[in-house]
Amino acid sequence: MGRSQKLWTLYHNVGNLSSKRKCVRMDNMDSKYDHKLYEQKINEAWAVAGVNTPSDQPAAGRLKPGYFSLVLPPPNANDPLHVGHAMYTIEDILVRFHRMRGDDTLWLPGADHAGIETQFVFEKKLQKAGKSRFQFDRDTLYQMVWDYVQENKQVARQQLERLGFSLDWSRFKYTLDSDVVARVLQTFQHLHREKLVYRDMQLVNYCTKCGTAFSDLEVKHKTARTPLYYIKYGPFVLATTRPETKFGDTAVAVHPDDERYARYIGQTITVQGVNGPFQVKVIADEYVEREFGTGVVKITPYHDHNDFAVWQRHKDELPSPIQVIDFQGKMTTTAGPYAGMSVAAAREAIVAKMQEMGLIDHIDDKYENQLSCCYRCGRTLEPLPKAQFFIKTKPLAAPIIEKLDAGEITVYGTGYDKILRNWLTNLRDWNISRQIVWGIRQPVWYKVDENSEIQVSFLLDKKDKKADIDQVLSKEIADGRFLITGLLKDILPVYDLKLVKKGLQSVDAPIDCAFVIELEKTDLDGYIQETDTFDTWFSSAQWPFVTLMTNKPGDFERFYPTSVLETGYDILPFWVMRMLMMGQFETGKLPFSRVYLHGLVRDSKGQKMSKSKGNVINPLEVADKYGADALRFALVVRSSAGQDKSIGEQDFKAARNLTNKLWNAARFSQMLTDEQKDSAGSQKVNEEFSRQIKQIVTDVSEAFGKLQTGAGG
RNA sequence: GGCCGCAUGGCUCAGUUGGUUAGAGCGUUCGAUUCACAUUCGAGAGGUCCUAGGUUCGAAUCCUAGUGCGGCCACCA
Repeated sequence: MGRSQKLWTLYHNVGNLSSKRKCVRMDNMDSKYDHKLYEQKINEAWAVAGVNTPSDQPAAGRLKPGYFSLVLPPPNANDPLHVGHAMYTIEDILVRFHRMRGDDTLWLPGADHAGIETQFVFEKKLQKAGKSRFQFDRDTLYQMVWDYVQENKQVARQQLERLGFSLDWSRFKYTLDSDVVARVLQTFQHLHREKLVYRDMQLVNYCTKCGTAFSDLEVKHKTARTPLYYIKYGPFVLATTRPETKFGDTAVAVHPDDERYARYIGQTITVQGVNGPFQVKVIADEYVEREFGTGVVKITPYHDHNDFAVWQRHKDELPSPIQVIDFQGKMTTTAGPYAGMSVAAAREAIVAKMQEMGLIDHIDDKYENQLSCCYRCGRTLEPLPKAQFFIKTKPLAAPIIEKLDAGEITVYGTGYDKILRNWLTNLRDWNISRQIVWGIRQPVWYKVDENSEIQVSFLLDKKDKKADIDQVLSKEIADGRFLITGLLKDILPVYDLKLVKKGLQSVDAPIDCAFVIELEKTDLDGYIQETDTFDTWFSSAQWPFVTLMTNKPGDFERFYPTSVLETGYDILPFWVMRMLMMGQFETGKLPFSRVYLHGLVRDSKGQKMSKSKGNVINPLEVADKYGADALRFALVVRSSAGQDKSIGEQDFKAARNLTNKLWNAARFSQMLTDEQKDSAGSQKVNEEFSRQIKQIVTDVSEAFGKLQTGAGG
C-alpha cells in the first residue's frame, strides 16, 4: 500500500470516521453530507470520545507513562489565518493519534506579537488617519498597538477552532504575557552572565524616513541604473556610485595580487577632495575585484557594509571611521559646506564641484546597481553605524552541530538536515536590537550622570517647553508638541529627567556606554532605559520552554522536551535553529529532537500565493464552502515533508466529495436491518475492517518516528 | 560565487529499506442511472518513470556524468 493511501486511511480514521459512527445520531440523516450542519455535532462527538479534551481532563486511567507534546507555531496575533496555517492539520493528526492511544498529550496554542510586521500594519492605519508614529511617545504608542492587537486577538483563536484543531486552550500563551516576557528577559540576563551578549557598533539597514533599522531579511532589493563615477583619487582612478560619502573615506583598497598597484600597498597617499586635500592609507584586501572598475575601491566604513567589513579586518592600521550621513538622511558637519543637505542633493552638488575641479575622469551612466530599499516606503536604505546588542552564536551553535552529527536531531524534509547544518556552521552573530516600540523592551539601563554623551529625543508639551538651547534640536510636531533631540549633558541642565522619560522617543547610547541589566520593570532612579526592543525571534526562540515554564505547575517537567516540532521550512533558520540553540543553552536539553518541515502551499499552477497576484486562498472560505474536513484532507493528502504543495479548487472539490462518500457509506450501513448486520459474514467483514484500519493507522503514525531523513540521511 | 533540492501519464503529485502487469485526484472518452450517494455508478484511453553510462539476477528507486527547472545564502564599490 502506497503512502498516499495510508495517509488517506490515517486521516479518515484518526480524525473522522470512527468517532462519527460512534457518536453522531444517524437517524434522520440527510442524504448529502452538509458540513455546515454537522461539523458542530461532530466536534461535540469528538469531545465525548475524549479526542478534543484538554490535556488535564483525560478519562481516568487513560494516562500512560509516555507523553506526546507539541507547541503550535504561534501565528501572528494580529493577522487572520492564511492557508498555510491550515497545515496545522499535520500536527492535529499526530496529536489526535497520541490522545486516542492514551498518551499524555499536549498541543499548546499561542500567539506571537510579530514586532515589525504588526507595528507596520498599525502605522499604515495611523497614516490613513493622517498621523505618524513620531507624534506619540513610546509608552502611548505601545499602548495603542496593544489595544489594536487586543481587538484582533480573538480572531485567530476562533479561526483555529473553526478549522477543527484540537488545541488545549486552557494553556494558551502570548509572547507579550508578562510572565512570558519575564522569562525571556531572564534568558537575556543569563546570556549576558555567560558573556554571550555584547554591544557593538555595526552597520544597520536604516530607513531615514521610517526611522528604524531593518534586518537583512526585510530589505527589498531593486535593480536600478545609477551613474558610476570614475574619480581621480591620488595616483588612482577609482569607480564609485557614492561620491558624497568621500568625506568618510578611511582607506583605499586594492587586491593583494594586483601587480598594477602592488607598489602602493601600505603607503599613505594624498587625495584631492572638494573640501581640500586629505590623506588615506592604501591597503590590500581580497574583497576587491580586480576586474571591476579600475580595481581600486575607496573604503567608507560607516556607509557601506562591505567597506565596514574591510575596515574591521584592517582596524589596527586604520583611523576610526567617520559618519558622513546622519539618521535623518542629512550630511553631517564633516561634510563642511554640504552639512545639512540631503544625500541626493549633496551628491549632485559634490559631483558638480568635482567636475569643476577636474576630479572626475569619466562617468558610466549605464551602470546597473542593486539598491537596498525599504520594504515599507520604498526609499533607499542607508547603511548607518549604530550601537546594538549582539548574541555570540558560535558557542550556542556548537553543541547543536555536535548533536546533529551524532544523529540526535532528525529533520524530516528532503535535504533540510544539510541546510540546517550549513546555517549553523556559517552563522554570524545575531543582532537582537530593533528600533521599534512594539516588542519586548531591552532591560538595559544607562546611568545618567556617568553617560552624559547619550543622545535622547523626547516629546514635550508646549507648556513645558523652555527656551531653545544650543546643541539641542527642537522641532514642532503636529499637535503643538515639541520633539527635543540632544545629548543628556545639554538637556538635563534644563529639563528634568522625569520629563524626558515621560515623553521619551529614543535613547542613543555611545558604543562604550556602561549599562546594567535590570529585570524588574521599576523605573530606576538616575538611570535611563534603552529604547530598542528585542528582535521578535529572540522571544520566539525560547517558545518551547517558556510556554511550559510559565504554564500550569509541573508542565515543564511533564512535557519538556517536546516530542516534535512541526513547521514550514521557510523559517528553519529564523525559528527552528534558534529554538534549538536557545533551548539547549537555557535548559541543557534540546527543546525537541525531531523536526518535521512541511512545504509551502502554492496555487494550482504551482505559483506562490500573493495578494498582488490575486491567487490567495482563504482557508475559512474553503471551510465554509466545502467543509473543514475537505480543506484539511486536501492539504494533507499526497503532501510530503519539505515539498511544496499545489492546491486549488479542484482538490477541495475532490476532498469534499470524499467526505460525502463517507457520509453516505455510514448512512448506507444504517439502512441495513439488524438481521443483515448480525449475519455472520457481515460481522466478519466488520471485524476485519476494523482490525486492518487500526493496524494501518498505528503503523503509519509510528513509522513517523522511524522514517529516514529524506534523501540525505 | 557557495550550499541544497526537484525532474513519474494533459495538470497537480504519491511511489519508506531496489523485487511480479508503476498508482491517486482532477481532466478526458464511452456507457449507466428515480436513488444510500448526480457531491453518483461502471468501463476505458493515456507513462521509453529527463538523457547517457554503471552496479545488480532484477533499477522509477542505488552510483557517475550531463541537461532543464527551482530554492536559500553571499553578492562587484
